[in-house]
Amino acid sequence: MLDCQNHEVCIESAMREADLICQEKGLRFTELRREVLRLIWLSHVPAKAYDILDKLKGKAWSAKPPTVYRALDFLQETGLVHKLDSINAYIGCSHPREHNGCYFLICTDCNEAKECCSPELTDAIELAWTKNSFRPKKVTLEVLGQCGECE
Amino acid sequence: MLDCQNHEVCIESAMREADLICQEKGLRFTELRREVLRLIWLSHVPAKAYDILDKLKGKAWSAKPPTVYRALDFLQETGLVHKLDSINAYIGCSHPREHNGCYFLICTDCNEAKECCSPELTDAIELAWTKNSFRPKKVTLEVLGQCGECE
DNA sequence: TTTAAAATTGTTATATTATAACATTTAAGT
DNA sequence: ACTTAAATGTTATAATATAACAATTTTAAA
Repeated sequence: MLDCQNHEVCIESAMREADLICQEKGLRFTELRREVLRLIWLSHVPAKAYDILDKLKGKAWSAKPPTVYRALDFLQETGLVHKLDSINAYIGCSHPREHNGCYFLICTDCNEAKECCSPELTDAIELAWTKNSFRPKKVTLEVLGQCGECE
Repeated sequence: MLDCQNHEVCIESAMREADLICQEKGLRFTELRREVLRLIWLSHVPAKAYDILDKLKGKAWSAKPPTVYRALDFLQETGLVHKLDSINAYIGCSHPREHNGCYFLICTDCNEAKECCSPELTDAIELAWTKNSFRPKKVTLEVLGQCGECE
């Protein structure tokens, strides 16, 4: 699915970006949170909470479910991670500074997911619900299907 | 949230439509499935699986989780019910014959949900992912926010 | 620089959502 | 009636997530 050429670079740049964002916002990017984010970025297949938990256990942490869910909460609030509700999994945000009108393509063959943006799309969506006099707080737009590489 | 004027009528028409659709498709709309659909239609607040379970228990059924989930599976396959992934709840489909490019507005105040259609929206969405050479199988589009009545 | 307050993490327990596997019953077609 | 397939019953458990309180660490105030 992915167009990321060198995944090591992909991870490192995401981590560096996260560092900067937390610094700017005065948030504490602790070792635990950092490690959870790194584990999520290890793959473009969205991570399951309990898989992250298992991986943490293999390391220094005394990991229990709340350990992971709290870190996930922090990362979501900070915009560094998104939850994909249609598959109960978590993915690193590819442009955390301006996540806006984005959606996710999730391949049911290779299981990879990709975050996409489309201003036209966003506009059409916005328009649709203002007609319904509805004040949006959070939009979930996820497409399950088959990606180009898997056909 | 809703523009349904008389909810009794709303329920009855949904049930009648479901009857017809199952008949046309040669599907067995059993008492259990019928009752689950009716319980879902009782409110425009999407129903939780275990609440349906509790309500079934108050009736003739020996209800256990699979009782409800199987009925929900049937109703979803038939297009009579949709699952809202962002809130893990189930809602009756308001136009089961041609559900297409629909999305859901979910009010976080009154908890009601409304199914909406917008061809422009659908088109914009379709376009967006064909650019990514992606073959969609299922689209999840849910908007959490505040409805007109709740402001 | 101690100290108080706040944030983070640890820990135990449990809630919520959903499915697997196999037995029994009911309905449909021969 | 008989056979098969579908639906339902039943037991057990998997998968996902949170509540509540304790201990620790960090921050910032005195």
